[in-house]
Amino acid sequence: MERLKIQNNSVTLVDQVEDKLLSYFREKDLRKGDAIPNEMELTVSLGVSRSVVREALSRLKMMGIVETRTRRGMILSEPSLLGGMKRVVDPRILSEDTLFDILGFRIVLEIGICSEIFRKITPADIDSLEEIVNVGIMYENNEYAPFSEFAFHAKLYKITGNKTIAEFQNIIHPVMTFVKDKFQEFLAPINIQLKEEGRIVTHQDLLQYLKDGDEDGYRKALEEHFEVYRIFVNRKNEYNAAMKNGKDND
Amino acid sequence: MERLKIQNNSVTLVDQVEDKLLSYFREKDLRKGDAIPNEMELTVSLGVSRSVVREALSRLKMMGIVETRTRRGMILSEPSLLGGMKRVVDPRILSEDTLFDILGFRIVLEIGICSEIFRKITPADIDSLEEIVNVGIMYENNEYAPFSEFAFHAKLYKITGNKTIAEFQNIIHPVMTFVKDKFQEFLAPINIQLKEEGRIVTHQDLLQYLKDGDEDGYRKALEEHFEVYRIFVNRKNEYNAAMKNGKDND
DNA sequence: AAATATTATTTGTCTGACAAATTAAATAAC
DNA sequence: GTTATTTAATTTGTCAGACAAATAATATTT
Repeated sequence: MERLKIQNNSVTLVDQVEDKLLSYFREKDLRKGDAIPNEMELTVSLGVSRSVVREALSRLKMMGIVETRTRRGMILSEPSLLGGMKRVVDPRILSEDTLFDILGFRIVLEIGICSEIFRKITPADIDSLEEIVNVGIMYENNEYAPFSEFAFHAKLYKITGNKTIAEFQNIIHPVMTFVKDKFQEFLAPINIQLKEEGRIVTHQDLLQYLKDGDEDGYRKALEEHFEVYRIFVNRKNEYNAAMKNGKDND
Repeated sequence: MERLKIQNNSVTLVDQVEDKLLSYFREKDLRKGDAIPNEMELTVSLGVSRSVVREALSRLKMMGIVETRTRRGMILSEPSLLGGMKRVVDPRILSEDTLFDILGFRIVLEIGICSEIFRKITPADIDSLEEIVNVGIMYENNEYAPFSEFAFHAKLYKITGNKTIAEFQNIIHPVMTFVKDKFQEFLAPINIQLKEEGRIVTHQDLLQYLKDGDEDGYRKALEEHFEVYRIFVNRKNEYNAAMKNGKDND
């Protein structure tokens, strides 16, 4: 009874309850592991039906904010910062703009961790990287076997000791392979061009800078290592603009 | 009828349906704006009850993957990469470790965009930053009025032109203010110490490097600007370790 | 032919029910 | 009296059916 009719503008009861639950957790200063009221209690105290409460809870469960053990009730758990991203990062449902943003994000991140790497890298890390580089066959023109490509950069992120950054790298990795695959025709000529100009920076080159402890050299080399993507994004944007002008209505 | 009893290990029907829906969208190669079957059709074709379908859909709605207009049915929409993060980034429910990871993430990001900034910055951007710096009163010891602090760094992210990075900055901003607030007692003495050593880098200093086009100088200054947080995290970790040894059972 | 009224469809919400699991309590066995 | 077994109670997970509200599609009236 007393059905709320506030849902004028697509703000549903479920949305409201989701908010209210989060506010409630904050208000009560509940921490990880603390129990929260069961569904019936929430139903009563929020004045909505169980299905609405369940839908809202379902969302929070997906995000890893609440956890439920049958019969023992529900508890708060610590959500993974990036957990929600996992489901969304499907290159097929992301727009080209966002894909390129992610590409840029990744490059920025890897350049940003330079100083952190040089601060924390150990001889064991160097050995580990060396091994990865050795088993990694470079196919041709700046393209590595997918595994070694991933392993090399993943190792770099790991050296920082920042789990969130490492996890982020894991999540956006599918985007990288998707872009490489889908835009092969754009990337290949750029790599050839860079090769002709002698501007290809290999993993081996990067490793050498790490061995030498040459941070500035490493950073510059890394920028060059990613140059192919910078050129690609610029070229693709020009290409898209040209296509748009060509057939104006699409 | 024929209730699936596969939910042995806390994998509920809703979880399965959520997965199936995402697979279905991929399989059918549905894009942004495409219509998806209505609830009853999904109910029938998935062989589950409407409530299960609704809970799964509710999750996808929250993530911005599907959108619903009453009566017109549901359509696929492009999710924001970071949309899911917004709900999770409540400093109160994140562990200290994750908070520090985010702190590190932010620093890495801001250092990583250096070269991008110098590549794209315009005289208008300089003017804009100058204005922000001028209205920004530095309280004392490396601490700015919250607004100018945010505005200055937000502007830097904006210059990159990468919307995803800018959005990310927006989302983690609450974490920054929370950390500053909560760990005031740890941060204050560090800032005082840095000041005595003449190592405080102000926004004004950073701006000068931008004006001069001195990228390396800017990067080094920025690292110094964030030094307080590096020292803080190290010191806090030592403190926590000491506390843990002090009273072993907690 | 245009404006209005009706109908049908679809999401949002409510209510009530049962299953499964598991903890808590009660009973039986030693 | 203590331990093992059985029973009961609780809570989440799922199903089923109903109605409201909004709106697109259709039919009706002017």
